[in-house]
Amino acid sequence: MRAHPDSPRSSGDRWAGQVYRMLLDQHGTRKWWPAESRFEVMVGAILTQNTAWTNVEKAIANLKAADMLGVNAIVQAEQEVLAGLIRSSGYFNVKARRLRNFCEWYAGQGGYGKLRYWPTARLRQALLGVHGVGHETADDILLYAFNRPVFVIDAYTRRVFGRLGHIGGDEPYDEIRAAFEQQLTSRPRVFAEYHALIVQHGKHVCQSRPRCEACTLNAGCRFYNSNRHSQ
DNA sequence: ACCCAGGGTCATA
DNA sequence: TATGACCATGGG
Repeated sequence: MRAHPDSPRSSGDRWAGQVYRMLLDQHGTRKWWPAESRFEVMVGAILTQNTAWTNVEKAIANLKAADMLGVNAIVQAEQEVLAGLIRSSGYFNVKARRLRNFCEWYAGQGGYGKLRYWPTARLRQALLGVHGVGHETADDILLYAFNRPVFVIDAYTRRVFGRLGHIGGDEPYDEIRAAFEQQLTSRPRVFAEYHALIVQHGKHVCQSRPRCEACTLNAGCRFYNSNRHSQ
Protein backbone atom coordinates (compact mmCIF):
# COMPACT_ATOMS: atom_id res chain seq x y z
CA MET A 1 0.00 0.00 0.00
CA ARG A 2 2.25 2.81 1.14
CA ALA A 3 5.94 2.25 0.83
CA HIS A 4 7.98 2.55 3.96
CA PRO A 5 10.26 5.55 3.42
CA ASP A 6 13.36 3.48 4.09
CA SER A 7 12.38 0.31 2.33
CA PRO A 8 14.70 -0.58 -0.54
CA ARG A 9 13.03 -0.43 -3.90
CA SER A 10 14.02 -1.24 -7.40
CA SER A 11 12.21 1.16 -9.69
CA GLY A 12 8.57 0.46 -10.32
CA ASP A 13 7.88 -2.14 -7.68
CA ARG A 14 5.25 -0.13 -5.85
CA TRP A 15 2.60 0.39 -8.48
CA ALA A 16 -0.02 -1.85 -6.92
CA GLY A 17 -0.75 0.44 -4.01
CA GLN A 18 -0.76 3.57 -6.10
CA VAL A 19 -3.18 2.17 -8.65
CA TYR A 20 -5.41 1.04 -5.80
CA ARG A 21 -5.66 4.63 -4.58
CA MET A 22 -6.45 5.85 -8.08
CA LEU A 23 -9.18 3.29 -8.61
CA LEU A 24 -10.67 4.01 -5.21
CA ASP A 25 -10.75 7.72 -6.00
CA GLN A 26 -12.43 7.09 -9.33
CA HIS A 27 -14.96 4.47 -8.40
CA GLY A 28 -15.36 4.60 -4.64
CA THR A 29 -15.72 1.61 -2.36
CA ARG A 30 -18.07 -1.13 -3.43
CA LYS A 31 -19.22 -4.30 -1.81
CA TRP A 32 -18.54 -7.29 -3.93
CA TRP A 33 -19.22 -10.91 -4.62
CA PRO A 34 -22.88 -10.74 -3.71
CA ALA A 35 -23.98 -13.99 -2.10
CA GLU A 36 -26.08 -15.09 0.84
CA SER A 37 -23.70 -17.78 2.02
CA ARG A 38 -20.16 -19.11 1.70
CA PHE A 39 -21.43 -22.03 -0.30
CA GLU A 40 -23.17 -19.70 -2.73
CA VAL A 41 -19.83 -17.98 -3.27
CA MET A 42 -18.20 -21.30 -4.12
CA VAL A 43 -20.94 -22.25 -6.57
CA GLY A 44 -20.77 -18.82 -8.15
CA ALA A 45 -17.00 -19.10 -8.53
CA ILE A 46 -17.44 -22.17 -10.69
CA LEU A 47 -20.45 -20.93 -12.63
CA THR A 48 -18.84 -17.62 -13.56
CA GLN A 49 -15.92 -19.19 -15.39
CA ASN A 50 -15.59 -17.27 -18.63
CA THR A 51 -19.18 -16.15 -18.28
CA ALA A 52 -20.99 -12.88 -17.61
CA TRP A 53 -22.23 -12.63 -14.04
CA THR A 54 -25.76 -11.79 -15.12
CA ASN A 55 -26.01 -15.28 -16.59
CA VAL A 56 -24.77 -16.75 -13.33
CA GLU A 57 -27.38 -14.88 -11.29
CA LYS A 58 -30.15 -16.62 -13.17
CA ALA A 59 -28.55 -20.02 -12.64
CA ILE A 60 -28.19 -19.43 -8.90
CA ALA A 61 -31.77 -18.21 -8.71
CA ASN A 62 -32.87 -21.43 -10.40
CA LEU A 63 -30.90 -23.51 -7.92
CA LYS A 64 -32.48 -21.66 -5.01
CA ALA A 65 -35.97 -21.96 -6.45
CA ALA A 66 -35.46 -25.71 -6.82
CA ASP A 67 -34.01 -25.88 -3.31
CA MET A 68 -30.85 -27.25 -4.88
CA LEU A 69 -28.27 -24.79 -3.61
CA GLY A 70 -26.69 -27.18 -1.15
CA VAL A 71 -23.84 -29.67 -1.05
CA ASN A 72 -26.01 -32.75 -0.63
CA ALA A 73 -28.59 -31.64 -3.16
CA ILE A 74 -25.93 -31.11 -5.80
CA VAL A 75 -24.12 -34.36 -5.10
CA GLN A 76 -27.35 -36.32 -5.31
CA ALA A 77 -28.81 -34.54 -8.33
CA GLU A 78 -29.04 -36.12 -11.74
CA GLN A 79 -26.54 -34.44 -14.05
CA GLU A 80 -29.23 -33.61 -16.57
CA VAL A 81 -31.36 -31.93 -13.96
CA LEU A 82 -28.46 -29.96 -12.54
CA ALA A 83 -27.32 -28.96 -16.02
CA GLY A 84 -30.82 -27.78 -16.83
CA LEU A 85 -30.96 -25.56 -13.77
CA ILE A 86 -27.64 -23.87 -14.56
CA ARG A 87 -28.25 -23.70 -18.29
CA SER A 88 -28.05 -19.91 -18.42
CA SER A 89 -24.47 -19.88 -17.14
CA GLY A 90 -23.18 -21.54 -20.28
CA TYR A 91 -21.01 -24.68 -20.58
CA PHE A 92 -23.77 -26.24 -18.51
CA ASN A 93 -22.73 -29.87 -19.01
CA VAL A 94 -19.16 -29.12 -18.03
CA LYS A 95 -20.16 -26.96 -15.09
CA ALA A 96 -22.67 -29.48 -13.79
CA ARG A 97 -19.84 -31.99 -13.53
CA ARG A 98 -17.55 -29.42 -11.97
CA LEU A 99 -20.12 -28.53 -9.33
CA ARG A 100 -20.51 -32.19 -8.47
CA ASN A 101 -16.76 -32.77 -8.34
CA PHE A 102 -16.32 -29.83 -6.05
CA CYS A 103 -19.20 -30.77 -3.78
CA GLU A 104 -18.01 -34.35 -3.44
CA TRP A 105 -14.62 -33.11 -2.39
CA TYR A 106 -16.10 -30.45 -0.10
CA ALA A 107 -18.38 -32.90 1.69
CA GLY A 108 -15.66 -35.51 1.81
CA GLN A 109 -13.35 -33.17 3.66
CA GLY A 110 -16.00 -32.30 6.22
CA GLY A 111 -17.15 -28.99 4.75
CA TYR A 112 -16.30 -25.52 6.01
CA GLY A 113 -16.20 -26.65 9.61
CA LYS A 114 -13.11 -28.71 8.90
CA LEU A 115 -11.58 -26.86 5.97
CA ARG A 116 -11.55 -23.55 7.82
CA TYR A 117 -8.57 -24.76 9.84
CA TRP A 118 -6.43 -25.70 6.86
CA PRO A 119 -3.47 -23.45 6.06
CA THR A 120 -4.04 -21.39 2.94
CA ALA A 121 -1.33 -23.08 0.89
CA ARG A 122 -2.68 -26.53 1.62
CA LEU A 123 -6.23 -25.44 0.93
CA ARG A 124 -5.21 -23.98 -2.42
CA GLN A 125 -3.43 -27.17 -3.45
CA ALA A 126 -6.43 -29.23 -2.50
CA LEU A 127 -8.79 -26.95 -4.43
CA LEU A 128 -6.56 -27.11 -7.49
CA GLY A 129 -6.77 -30.87 -7.23
CA VAL A 130 -10.51 -30.75 -7.81
CA HIS A 131 -11.22 -31.33 -11.47
CA GLY A 132 -12.66 -28.13 -12.89
CA VAL A 133 -11.15 -25.79 -10.32
CA GLY A 134 -8.24 -23.77 -11.70
CA HIS A 135 -6.17 -20.93 -10.27
CA GLU A 136 -8.74 -18.20 -10.42
CA THR A 137 -11.63 -20.28 -9.18
CA ALA A 138 -9.52 -21.61 -6.31
CA ASP A 139 -8.45 -18.10 -5.32
CA ASP A 140 -12.00 -16.76 -5.58
CA ILE A 141 -13.03 -19.40 -3.09
CA LEU A 142 -10.04 -18.75 -0.84
CA LEU A 143 -10.63 -15.00 -0.73
CA TYR A 144 -14.40 -14.66 -0.79
CA ALA A 145 -15.53 -17.82 0.95
CA PHE A 146 -12.61 -18.54 3.29
CA ASN A 147 -11.55 -14.94 3.84
CA ARG A 148 -7.89 -15.73 3.12
CA PRO A 149 -5.47 -12.99 2.01
CA VAL A 150 -5.19 -14.14 -1.61
CA PHE A 151 -5.06 -11.75 -4.53
CA VAL A 152 -7.24 -12.98 -7.38
CA ILE A 153 -5.90 -12.54 -10.90
CA ASP A 154 -8.42 -12.47 -13.71
CA ALA A 155 -8.63 -11.32 -17.31
CA TYR A 156 -9.43 -7.78 -16.20
CA THR A 157 -6.34 -7.67 -14.01
CA ARG A 158 -4.15 -8.72 -16.89
CA ARG A 159 -5.79 -6.23 -19.21
CA VAL A 160 -5.80 -3.20 -16.92
CA PHE A 161 -2.28 -3.63 -15.60
CA GLY A 162 -0.97 -4.74 -18.95
CA ARG A 163 -2.23 -1.54 -20.46
CA LEU A 164 -0.63 0.46 -17.70
CA GLY A 165 2.66 -1.22 -18.53
CA HIS A 166 3.16 -2.68 -15.07
CA ILE A 167 2.99 -6.21 -16.40
CA GLY A 168 3.13 -7.76 -19.82
CA GLY A 169 -0.18 -9.47 -19.24
CA ASP A 170 0.78 -12.95 -20.36
CA GLU A 171 2.85 -13.95 -17.35
CA PRO A 172 1.93 -17.13 -15.48
CA TYR A 173 -0.89 -16.74 -12.99
CA ASP A 174 1.18 -17.18 -9.84
CA GLU A 175 3.80 -14.73 -11.03
CA ILE A 176 1.27 -11.91 -11.25
CA ARG A 177 -0.40 -12.92 -8.02
CA ALA A 178 2.95 -12.85 -6.23
CA ALA A 179 3.65 -9.37 -7.56
CA PHE A 180 0.44 -8.01 -6.03
CA GLU A 181 0.75 -9.88 -2.78
CA GLN A 182 4.31 -8.71 -2.25
CA GLN A 183 3.38 -5.08 -2.76
CA LEU A 184 0.25 -4.97 -0.65
CA THR A 185 -0.39 -5.55 3.01
CA SER A 186 -2.03 -8.90 3.45
CA ARG A 187 -5.65 -7.93 4.10
CA PRO A 188 -8.54 -9.93 2.64
CA ARG A 189 -10.84 -6.90 2.75
CA VAL A 190 -8.44 -4.81 0.73
CA PHE A 191 -7.80 -7.61 -1.74
CA ALA A 192 -11.54 -8.06 -2.23
CA GLU A 193 -12.11 -4.35 -2.70
CA TYR A 194 -9.20 -4.11 -5.10
CA HIS A 195 -10.47 -7.00 -7.21
CA ALA A 196 -13.91 -5.40 -7.36
CA LEU A 197 -12.40 -2.12 -8.49
CA ILE A 198 -10.33 -3.82 -11.18
CA VAL A 199 -13.36 -5.57 -12.61
CA GLN A 200 -15.44 -2.40 -12.49
CA HIS A 201 -12.70 -0.43 -14.18
CA GLY A 202 -11.71 -3.15 -16.61
CA LYS A 203 -15.06 -3.01 -18.29
CA HIS A 204 -14.21 0.45 -19.57
CA VAL A 205 -10.61 -0.04 -20.57
CA CYS A 206 -9.56 -0.30 -24.16
CA GLN A 207 -8.64 -3.83 -25.16
CA SER A 208 -6.32 -3.26 -28.08
CA ARG A 209 -2.98 -4.99 -28.09
CA PRO A 210 -0.25 -4.03 -27.98
CA ARG A 211 -1.30 -1.48 -25.48
CA CYS A 212 -1.74 2.13 -26.41
CA GLU A 213 0.63 4.46 -24.56
CA ALA A 214 -2.07 7.08 -24.23
CA CYS A 215 -4.50 4.80 -22.42
CA THR A 216 -4.32 5.58 -18.72
CA LEU A 217 -6.38 4.97 -15.63
CA ASN A 218 -7.57 8.56 -15.65
CA ALA A 219 -11.25 8.92 -16.45
CA GLY A 220 -10.21 11.93 -18.48
CA CYS A 221 -8.26 9.71 -20.84
CA ARG A 222 -9.80 9.93 -24.28
CA PHE A 223 -9.92 6.15 -24.48
CA TYR A 224 -11.64 5.68 -21.17
CA ASN A 225 -15.08 4.20 -21.74
CA SER A 226 -14.19 2.85 -25.14
CA ASN A 227 -13.48 -0.81 -25.39
CA ARG A 228 -11.43 -0.58 -28.49
CA HIS A 229 -9.51 1.91 -30.57
CA SER A 230 -6.96 1.82 -33.33
CA GLN A 231 -3.34 1.20 -32.38
C1' DA B 1 -24.13 -11.12 -37.57
C1' DC B 2 -20.18 -10.54 -34.61
C1' DC B 3 -17.87 -10.01 -30.14
C1' DC B 4 -17.40 -10.73 -25.51
C1' DA B 5 -17.96 -12.43 -20.70
C1' DG B 6 -15.37 -12.31 -13.19
C1' DG B 7 -11.76 -20.09 -17.05
C1' DG B 8 -10.34 -24.85 -17.30
C1' DT B 9 -9.02 -29.10 -19.51
C1' DC B 10 -7.06 -31.78 -22.97
C1' DA B 11 -4.26 -32.93 -27.10
C1' DT B 12 -0.40 -31.79 -29.44
C1' DA B 13 4.46 -30.10 -30.42
C1' DT C 1 6.39 -24.48 -21.79
C1' DA C 2 3.10 -22.99 -25.06
C1' DT C 3 -0.39 -22.82 -28.36
C1' DG C 4 -5.23 -24.35 -30.13
C1' DA C 5 -9.79 -26.68 -29.74
C1' DC C 6 -13.54 -27.23 -27.05
C1' DC C 7 -17.23 -26.18 -23.90
C1' DA C 8 -22.44 -22.67 -24.66
C1' DT C 9 -25.51 -19.07 -22.96
C1' DG C 10 -27.10 -14.23 -23.17
C1' DG C 11 -26.35 -9.20 -23.86
C1' DG C 12 -24.48 -5.36 -26.55
